Amino acid sequence: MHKSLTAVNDSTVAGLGRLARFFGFSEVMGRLYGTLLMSPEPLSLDDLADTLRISKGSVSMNMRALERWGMANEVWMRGERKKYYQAESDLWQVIRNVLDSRERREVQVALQVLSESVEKLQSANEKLSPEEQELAKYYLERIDDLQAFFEFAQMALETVLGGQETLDFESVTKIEIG
Amino acid sequence: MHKSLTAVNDSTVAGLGRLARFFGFSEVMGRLYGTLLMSPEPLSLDDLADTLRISKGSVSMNMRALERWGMANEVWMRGERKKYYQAESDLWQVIRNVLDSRERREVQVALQVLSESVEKLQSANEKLSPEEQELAKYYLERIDDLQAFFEFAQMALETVLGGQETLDFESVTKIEIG
DNA sequence: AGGTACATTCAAAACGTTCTGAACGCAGGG
DNA sequence: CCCTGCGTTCAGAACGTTTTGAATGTACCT
Repeated sequence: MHKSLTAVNDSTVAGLGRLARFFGFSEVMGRLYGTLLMSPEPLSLDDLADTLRISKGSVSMNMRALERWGMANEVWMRGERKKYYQAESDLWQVIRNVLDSRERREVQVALQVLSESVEKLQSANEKLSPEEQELAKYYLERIDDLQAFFEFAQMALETVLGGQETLDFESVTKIEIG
Repeated sequence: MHKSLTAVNDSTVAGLGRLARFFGFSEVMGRLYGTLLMSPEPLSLDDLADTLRISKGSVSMNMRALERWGMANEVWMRGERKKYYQAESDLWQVIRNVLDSRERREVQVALQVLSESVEKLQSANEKLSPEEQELAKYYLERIDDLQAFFEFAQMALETVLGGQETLDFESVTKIEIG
């Protein structure tokens, strides 16, 4: 195969490994995803282990993780006993899967904890000494900032997630904050 | 100190530790930031090491990191030889620092690599066999998707970064994609 | 200059995460 | 009913990251 093709494949796979790390996944997951994405044909576990020079055990576990995240799908090849996988090539779908099942929860938990804190401070207020009341007031200000931040994050997430069913990268022309 | 105050402090510090991890920083950085944020008074390295039960060495290094990220500032206390720190409490400022000096670069590098890949494929095209040309075409499609994704990310970043000087969480009322 | 109080550095240790490879399980074929 | 080919599992190894604490650096005071 011509070296330009190999080079492009390699840098894309490496880049997706980076991206995976960045999003808190293992690098191997990203590389597996990249390898599948750059293959017109579905690949078997052995193909993947071979290409990336990693153990079959690792491929097996990481592929199941990719499947759970909706980043790869199993493909049944008739007459074959092997499992074949292909990458979910709709990147929007991938992003939505991740944002929806991970970031969303994270933000909701944070907001939950923060509002519990507010309640705790308010209901304790009468039992506090004057200095403690001052500190409580200070805490409430800080918590307010944090709440505003997480509410912003929540809104941004829900804009991406909740909106259009088939949101298309190409059609996105502006994001407006005001 | 009343237990409600302690509880709120602890869960906020823990939460900011989580958040830090999430953003790819060390958990200790997040906890240090949280501890400072929840303290009306600036704190010394010893105060911090004491409060979080970690070594002074770790506090020293992590605080310098926080400083570099613009998440904490040194405060000169007259008559004191110790270094005192306070958290940068403008969360927007913190977010902007991080997005600007880290995510931005990340996205730019990715776009750079992708467009180099496109060039490589285009200039190699005439030297490729018919099958290789087909693969190259396939690669270009995949790369196109990735480019669209990173361009979207770039745009989103620049909307947050480039816009208002003093963007205020409270005033953010809508993000529109269309 | 010596002493004190602090901050910083860094090698070694502790720790957590990821990978490997051998063992196992399972299904289909002969 | 055993054999073969494949996928899965998991204990231990390898690896990377973070923490510690002792050594070192630095500034101020007397």
